[in-house]
Amino acid sequence: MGGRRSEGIHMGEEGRVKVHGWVSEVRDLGRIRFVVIRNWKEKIQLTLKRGITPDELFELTDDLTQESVIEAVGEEVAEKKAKAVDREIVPAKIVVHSVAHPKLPMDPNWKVPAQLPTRLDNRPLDLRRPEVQAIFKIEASLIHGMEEWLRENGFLRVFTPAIIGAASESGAEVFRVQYFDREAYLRQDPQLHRQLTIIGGFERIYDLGVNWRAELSHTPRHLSEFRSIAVELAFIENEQDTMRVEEEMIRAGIKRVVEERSKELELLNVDLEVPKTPFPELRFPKVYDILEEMGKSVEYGEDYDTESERLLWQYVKQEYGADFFFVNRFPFKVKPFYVMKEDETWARSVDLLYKGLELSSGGQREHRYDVLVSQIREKGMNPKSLEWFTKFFAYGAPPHGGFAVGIERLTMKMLDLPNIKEAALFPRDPERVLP
RNA sequence: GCCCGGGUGGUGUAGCCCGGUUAGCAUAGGGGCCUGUCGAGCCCCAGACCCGGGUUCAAAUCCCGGCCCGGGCGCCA
Repeated sequence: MGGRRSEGIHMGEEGRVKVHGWVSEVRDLGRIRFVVIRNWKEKIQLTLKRGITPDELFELTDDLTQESVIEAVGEEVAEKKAKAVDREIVPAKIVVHSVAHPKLPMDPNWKVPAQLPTRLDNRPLDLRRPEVQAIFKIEASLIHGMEEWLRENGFLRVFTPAIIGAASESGAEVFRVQYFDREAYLRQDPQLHRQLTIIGGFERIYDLGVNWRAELSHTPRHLSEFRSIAVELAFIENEQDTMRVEEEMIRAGIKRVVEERSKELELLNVDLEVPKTPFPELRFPKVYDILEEMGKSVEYGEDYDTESERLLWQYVKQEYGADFFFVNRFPFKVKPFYVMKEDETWARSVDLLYKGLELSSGGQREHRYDVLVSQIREKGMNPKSLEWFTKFFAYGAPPHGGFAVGIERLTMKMLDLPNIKEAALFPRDPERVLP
């Protein structure tokens, strides 16, 4: 390990280029030596020739190991002979910043692929792989595109709290945290504070942030910590207004990915198309009939399961050629207290599914104080415990709605990744909190 | 949480059913040869059966328990 101190490199003569990176390979042929380095933009080959290159550069690179970090200054070869790299350079000076331990816990050059747990145990080395970096470059473009659309359409970015004093929201298990001398919780969703911000007079907002779920889920599509882009808007007619925002936001995100990440998509072998809007919408109770026709029986008035989600995708794929689709008018009994009812049984509650996986929940919220409190009672909850939230609805609340899209899930499905952990830099699951 | 499958050098695997040579291969590592390699090549070296118990003359292999990992379901986005 350790490194060699140096004064760094200063550009001297004209026509010289300065490069840096992690050593991907040293190929020593005796009187010629190739050092291939990689950084997050390109691969570069340094070519050292005995008799031409100063001997000190050979000495310096004698015990250069894979994944060591170097900088070099040299002459770029105009017509490079090296095939598998972007540039070829004849170095005049090399600085070794850090010599990597010769025995690596995994191979970032992927000659021998490692399994996911090994990769995650050694994530910083895994992240050096161009294929892995591509995922996060794409994810960044996706978020950029979605945020850009939201800003252009009058949405303001806000930050709602991550630590909350009362467990509530969805039915998901919460992480408890010691908050001075009492107990508090990590948010499962920025939902309730988004609504309170709307009541605070901010008519179009979004919160891009972290959510935590303490569920013991062992699946390729769950994380204990995940990020969402959560949107809320006021003065809507009905849930359709939230759906139009959601589909255009997603469309804009994917459009940006397609426009500026073609190289990364190619590297991942993904053929991505910008989805057409509006997305198809399926509604309860018709969903039961569709499932029935596909040989799946779900009891009337009940929620559907994971298999149903995949069957419904198959259905919309056939009928509309779509991968994104909404499911609307869920039974009120399977949704949280704050959703707006359409009638006694069904709610203006909308899920967005992508390739058979739930990406978001949303729809119109109940803004009428009396109705909200009666719905809390209907759910068998104590209105007192939610007073911190509901009382502000008594002082003027506009009709509003929104949704929260899981970012890792969207990335995972967009790139057909086999596991959601691939879409998180340092994923957290029930077993893993390190590194 | 329930069910199923798996744990062999640093990494990735073969062997396990049907118990018995020195546990095979690839890659990374160490040494050597080579002036255009590009998954460089060739020669040599070193390196492993998850833990505990049981069955047996003999266990990587069969049985039991534990730990860890993956998948399906549930929970959930």
